[in-house]
Amino acid sequence: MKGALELFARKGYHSTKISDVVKSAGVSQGTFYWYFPSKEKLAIDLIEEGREKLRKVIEQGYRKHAGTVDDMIHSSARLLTDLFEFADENRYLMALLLIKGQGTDPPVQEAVSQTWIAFEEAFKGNVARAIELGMLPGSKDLNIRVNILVALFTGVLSKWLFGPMHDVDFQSPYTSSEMAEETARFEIRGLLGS
Amino acid sequence: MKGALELFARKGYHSTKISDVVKSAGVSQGTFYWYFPSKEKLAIDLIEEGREKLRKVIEQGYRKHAGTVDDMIHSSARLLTDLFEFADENRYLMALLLIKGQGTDPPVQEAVSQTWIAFEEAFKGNVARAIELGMLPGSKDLNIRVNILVALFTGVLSKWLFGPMHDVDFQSPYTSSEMAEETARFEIRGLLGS
Amino acid sequence: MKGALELFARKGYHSTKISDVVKSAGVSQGTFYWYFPSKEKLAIDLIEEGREKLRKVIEQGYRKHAGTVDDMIHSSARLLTDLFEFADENRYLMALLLIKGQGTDPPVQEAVSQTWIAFEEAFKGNVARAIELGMLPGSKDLNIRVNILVALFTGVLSKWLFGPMHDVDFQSPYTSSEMAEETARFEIRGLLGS
Amino acid sequence: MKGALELFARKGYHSTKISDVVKSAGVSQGTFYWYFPSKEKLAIDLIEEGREKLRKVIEQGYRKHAGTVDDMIHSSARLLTDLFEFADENRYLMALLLIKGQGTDPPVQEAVSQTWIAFEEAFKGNVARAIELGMLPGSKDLNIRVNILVALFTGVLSKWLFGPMHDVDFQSPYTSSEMAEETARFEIRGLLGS
DNA sequence: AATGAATGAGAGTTCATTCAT
DNA sequence: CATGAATGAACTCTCATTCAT
Repeated sequence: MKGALELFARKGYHSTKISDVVKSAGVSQGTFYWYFPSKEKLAIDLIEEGREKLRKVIEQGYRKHAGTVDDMIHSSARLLTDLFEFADENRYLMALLLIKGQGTDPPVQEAVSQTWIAFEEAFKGNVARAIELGMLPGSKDLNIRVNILVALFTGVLSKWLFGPMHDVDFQSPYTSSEMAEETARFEIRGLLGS
Repeated sequence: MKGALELFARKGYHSTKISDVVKSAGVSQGTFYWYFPSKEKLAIDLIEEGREKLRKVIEQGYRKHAGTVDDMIHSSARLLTDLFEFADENRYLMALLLIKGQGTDPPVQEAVSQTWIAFEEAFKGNVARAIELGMLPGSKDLNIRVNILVALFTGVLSKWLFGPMHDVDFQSPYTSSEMAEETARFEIRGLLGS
Repeated sequence: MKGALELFARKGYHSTKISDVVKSAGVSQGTFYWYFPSKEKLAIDLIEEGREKLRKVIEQGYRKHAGTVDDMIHSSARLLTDLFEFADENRYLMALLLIKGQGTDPPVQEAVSQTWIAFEEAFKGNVARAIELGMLPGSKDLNIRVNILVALFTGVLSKWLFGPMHDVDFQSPYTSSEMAEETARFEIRGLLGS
Repeated sequence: MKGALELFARKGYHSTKISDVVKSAGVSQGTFYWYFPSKEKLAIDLIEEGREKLRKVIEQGYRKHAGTVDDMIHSSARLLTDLFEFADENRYLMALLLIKGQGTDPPVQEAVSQTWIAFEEAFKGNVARAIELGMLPGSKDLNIRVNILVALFTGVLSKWLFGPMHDVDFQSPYTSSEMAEETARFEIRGLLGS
């Protein structure tokens, strides 16, 4: 049922019919229900599978040593490049998580939301570590910082992957590392940073 | 058909039935089709109406004079506060634009996408003006900067309005101006800015 | 949806498809769901409607005066004749209540069972009245008597209506009043009665 | 496939799935179809097996000598006690025969009906013998008498076993012999009998 | 003998849309 | 302008049966 992810990504959850899914898999409708109890469960399974893969990517970016501002930018850019490359290789998953997962039924939406909560948690670990190492100013409120950070990353990622029209086949003029560097510079120095 | 916006925002496009819409409006099913040719057109009308209102808010923020870095932060914070307040007063519209508009049929999605393109255009004007006034370093690529900026704003806005679970009734612990200031500081100075 | 009763009676609940029902009614499948929320509710409605009609027949038989044994037999025979004639005129209803209502889903079965409980209650009133008038020996246990009585009546009714093979179109060689009289004599005097 | 009888009795024929049957038997779906050509045949086999056991119980009651009225009552009560006890020990079979076998497909119903025809035939032998012995008044119509008798017995049996709600686990407050005696007295003397 | 994955016809139900009044 | 009954195509899901192994 691998093709299902592409179908969900392209047509959305509701517009993807079980008949489309089984056609793409080359099996009969009945066979689908031998493997999955429902369409909903299929979507949730795909999302949860993707959640674990995504989590791993971010956790690899865990910061180990202190360094200069440029070190920070490069370190962040490296993590973002990994993330962008993973996302590019898993466009259908990302389309479901970033875009199409929304107009679905509550249990599927919940699975999507939990994925972003997990994503944010993984980042919170990274930022807390950076503060601990004295690389970032301690803030009275870590959460709001991470909120903003994650909003920045997912927003940029979404635009880079799918463009302004949310086109699954969109190709950004920027490479993943160009985009990652620009984003990391913005992240660390804001609009003013050269 | 004002209640329809709330229904779309709460239940999503596909889960909102025409029967729900007419019940909330107190008219008959037949009457709906006297005013609207289809469910799709209703959604698109609502989105386009909101698009104009949203555009006006951003255009009011058009920057007029140069100033210090703190002036820039305050100026940006003021615009963001306006935006956040408008969004808070139009939660159902924003839910449709930021979240629920996604998993729908192509023509509705197109209307949503066009709204964000208009939003980005309006911001691009603001940033270009700031560069013109010498407040921001000219960049080889204005688009990428604005892309990142808009990704930041819409991402922060979405989290502030609806929280991690995309709950239409979510109430952030931060006021609109707190959130706007924190975002503006991040925007101008990045994570390093005090 | 009057034809539905006949369909249920002839084919049984599960073998009667909504498509059969709407064909017999000359409407579209969608129209069915305008009038009934489900197939189950249709069956329950038909049963409950029949329950009330059946109850009325029995309650008309309420005994008013005392009399001889032959009076009792005639009085009982009159009630049974009414019952048998009603049943004959409502064969499809009776088939559903006596036979086909069994192999259905719990809520439908419950509706059938409640009908027979109501039937028994109505008879209990009649027997209690006869004891009160001194026509029947008071019994330590009215319930068991009425149980046996109702078992006798429904059993005889079922055989007379549908024969040994439960054929909805069965025609007994006995008229309703012949059958009623024989049953009433058995009821009052048992096998020994002449 | 012994558990199948219980499943049919509890859930009815249509609601009992082959997957339920094989689960209860601890074999695979494929194995079922090695032993039985169809679900229908399984049900019919179970019914026909039960039919023979039931027939034996009644034939044991074959009356041998003449006697007083009280002898007749006791003799009949003894047979009924045997019947009730057999039924109690074979509740699932009786549930299928008396209740759940009804709303099924024609071939299964036919098997059930044939069982009751056999049951009636066996009783007819008993009654004819009693008339022959001068214990019962000869009747112009033996059939109608036996009809009524069998209706009485099966109706009483059904209520005693399963109660008004057709509950397979129902427990009557009366013992089998109490119920048998009361029924036999009614059979011989009717409501008037002391 | 036995498995369990695979099948496909068909079930009940939904719902945007239409239309006679 | 307004109604609400009527439509029918399409959907998800079920399950007795089959079949390669």
